[in-house]
Amino acid sequence: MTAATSTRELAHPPRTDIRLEGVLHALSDPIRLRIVRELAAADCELACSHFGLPVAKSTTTHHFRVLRESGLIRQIYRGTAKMSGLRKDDLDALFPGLLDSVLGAADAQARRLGDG
Amino acid sequence: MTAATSTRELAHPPRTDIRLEGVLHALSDPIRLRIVRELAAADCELACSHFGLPVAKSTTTHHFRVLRESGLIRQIYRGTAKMSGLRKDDLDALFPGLLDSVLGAADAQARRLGDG
DNA sequence: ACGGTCGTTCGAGGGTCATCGTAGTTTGAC
DNA sequence: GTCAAACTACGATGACCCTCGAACGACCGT
Repeated sequence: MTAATSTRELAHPPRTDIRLEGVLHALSDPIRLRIVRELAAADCELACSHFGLPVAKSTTTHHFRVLRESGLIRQIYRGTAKMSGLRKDDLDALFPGLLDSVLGAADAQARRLGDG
Repeated sequence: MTAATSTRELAHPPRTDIRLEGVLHALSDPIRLRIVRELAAADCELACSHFGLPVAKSTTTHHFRVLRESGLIRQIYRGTAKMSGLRKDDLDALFPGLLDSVLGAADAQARRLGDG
């Protein structure tokens, strides 16, 4: 309210704090996996509201926070929107090939179960 | 006891029932990830008791069941011992490269955190 | 038959998690 | 200044999960 100022900063774990177990747990929820897939497909930052998730807004906030705190995504405020993007650089450096494998597996499963 | 006989059968999900979310969830627990890593390193079937896990026996049973029901491992009784082995064939067919990526990531993290 | 080893089952406790509704905050536009 | 839009914070609820101890069942020796 006073000077402190227009920067609403969000806490992100540094690269060295990202833990494999946390990443896997974050990806093990269907809604979060879907978010990550759309983020990877878009290959740019997306606003939370453009995902059309089948849950309440407060639940959406929760899932994005889990993704951010596990190190999977980076988030910044741009006006009233909160933009999210994959931390592909950090993840590839820590766990080479992991993200692509999971995304490929998700695609394969979606194809197999007959659903985009 | 009678004729029925030495077959104590264990229920395994068929390949087509294995779900990526379930696999990732199973791998997101430190103890289960450790089991999978040792299984991959051994490249053969191992008895539950040869893992020296830092939990009670009933907890060990629980973790092996989660791994089996998620489709990650195959288990058979051999005498009093229960042997476990990775379902590498099924996993590679469903999710090519996923298992190797996760194992590689686990190795990288173990190396980085200074621990075998 | 007996004892020991290996693993299971059951119930319970404690924790985390996904979900929601409501109320509130920040921001951009009029 | 006011208003709507985007997101957050808070409390609550119900589910799931990791853990354990104690009692039981299956198997292999002797």
